[in-house]
Amino acid sequence: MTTAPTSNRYHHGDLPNALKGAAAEVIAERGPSGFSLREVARRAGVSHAAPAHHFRDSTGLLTELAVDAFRYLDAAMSEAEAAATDSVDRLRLLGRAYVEVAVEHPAHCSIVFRGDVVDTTSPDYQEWGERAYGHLAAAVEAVAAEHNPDLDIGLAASLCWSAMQGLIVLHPGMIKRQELFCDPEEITTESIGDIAERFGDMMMAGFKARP
Amino acid sequence: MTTAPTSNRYHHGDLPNALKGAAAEVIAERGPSGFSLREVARRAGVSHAAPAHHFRDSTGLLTELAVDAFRYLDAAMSEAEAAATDSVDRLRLLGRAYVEVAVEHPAHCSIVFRGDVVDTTSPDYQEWGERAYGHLAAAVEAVAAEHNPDLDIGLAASLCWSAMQGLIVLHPGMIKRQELFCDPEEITTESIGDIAERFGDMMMAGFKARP
DNA sequence: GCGATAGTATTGACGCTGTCAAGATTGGCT
DNA sequence: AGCCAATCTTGACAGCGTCAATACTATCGC
Repeated sequence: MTTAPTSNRYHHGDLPNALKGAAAEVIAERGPSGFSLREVARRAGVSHAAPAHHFRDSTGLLTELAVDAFRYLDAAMSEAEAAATDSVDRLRLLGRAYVEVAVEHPAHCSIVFRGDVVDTTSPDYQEWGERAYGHLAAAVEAVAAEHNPDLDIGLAASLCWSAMQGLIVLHPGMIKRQELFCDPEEITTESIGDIAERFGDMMMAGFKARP
Repeated sequence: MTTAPTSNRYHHGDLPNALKGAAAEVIAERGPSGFSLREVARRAGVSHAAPAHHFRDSTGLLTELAVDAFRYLDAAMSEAEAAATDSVDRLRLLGRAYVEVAVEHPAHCSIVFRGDVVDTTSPDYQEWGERAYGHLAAAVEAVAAEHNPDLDIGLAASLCWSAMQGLIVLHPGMIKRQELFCDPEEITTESIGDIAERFGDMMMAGFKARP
C-alpha cells in the first residue's frame, strides 16, 4: 500500500508483506499442508531463496501469520466491545467476532495454534495472544460482576475460547453432516456467527446460575 | 499380535498396522507437519514405496488414522456410559473420555479434523464420526429429558463437542500461559480431564436453565 | 508335485521441496 | 566518489511423494 508497484526494480519494495499475503492465499486455497515457501516466492514474483532474508525459514513466516491472526482478533474484539450494549451482549459479540475473524482470515486462523509449524515461544506471539485473551477475560469478568460473583473467571473464559475455537474447526463437518444425515427440510442455513452467538447464550445461562 | 515376528521374511505379515503404528509415532513426536511416508516406511523396516500398496498415498494412510481416532472415541465413550450414575454424570464423563482419548492418542486426534490431509468424504470416516457424535447427542438428549425439554439438543451437543475439541487444541497454550503470566503460587496442576469435567458442569448449568 | 496367478515388496526415476553458501545488484551514508 | 549493508539471485544438496518397472512369494487349480 505504501510503496510503488514493484515493476522491474531489483528491490521489491515491500517483500515481507507481499510474502505474507501470498502465504495466506496459498494456505486458504490448499490448506496448511499445501503451503510451500517456493510457491509463495513464486506468487510474490521473487526467487525461491528471497523469503529467507526476511523470515529465517518457513516457521518464521508462519509465526508472523499467527501473530497477525491475534492482531486481527484484537482489532475485531475492540470493535465488538464498542458496539455492545451491556456485559452479556458484549460477551456474545466477542464470540461472534472471534469466528468471523476465522471466516475472513482462514489461513491465519488455521495455523495460529499449530505448535508444530509456528514458534509459540516468540515474544510477539505471546504478547498478542495474551492481548486477545485479555478482551475475553475482561468481558467474562464484567458478566460475573453483574450476575454471579462466584463465577470462576479463568475457567469461564477458557470455556468460551475453547467453544469458539472448536466451532471453527468443527463447522465444516457440521455442514457436511447436515447434508448427509438430516432431512432436507430441516437443514439450517444459519451462519457460523449466529451459531457463535447461540453458543454464547447457552454458556452464559450457565455462568449466571449459582450453585 | 496375530502374526509372527516378521524376521527376515519377504512378506511383512501385517504391514498396514505396522505402518499405522509408525505413522502415529512420527506424528506424536514431530507433529503432523513432521509426518513423511518415507520416514514411516523406514521405521516399519520396508522400502519407501511399500506403503502405497496398502494406502494409496499419504492421505490414504492419514485417513485411516483419523477413522481410528473415531474408533478410539467410540470405545472410550461406551466405557464412560457404562460407568455413569445418572444423565448429568454421563455427559460429564463423556467429556472427560473425549479429552483423555486425545491424550492417549495425540497423533490420531491432531489430524482427525484436518480436511487438507484427510479424506473426510470417506464412508468409514463419516460412519465412525457419526457414531461418536451419536454418543454425545444421546447423552445430551437424556439430560434434556430430565432437566429441560426445551433444550436444543443439536446445538447443545455441538457446543459440548466444540468445547472439548477446543480444549484439546488450547490446552498446551493454557499451560504455557500459566507459567508466563501467573504467580507461581496460583499455578494449578489440574489435569485436562478435570478441566473437561468442569467445562461440562458449567455448560450443563446452562442446559438446565429455562428461559 | 507343479506351473500360473495374484498379492506383496523393491528399485529407480521424476519433479518438487527447504535450506545453505556464494555471488550479484542496489540504495544510502560518509 | 566510494564503500557498506541490505536485498535479491543462482546453484547446489538431501529429502520428499508418487509412478512405473521389476523381483519375489504364497496359493490355488491341476
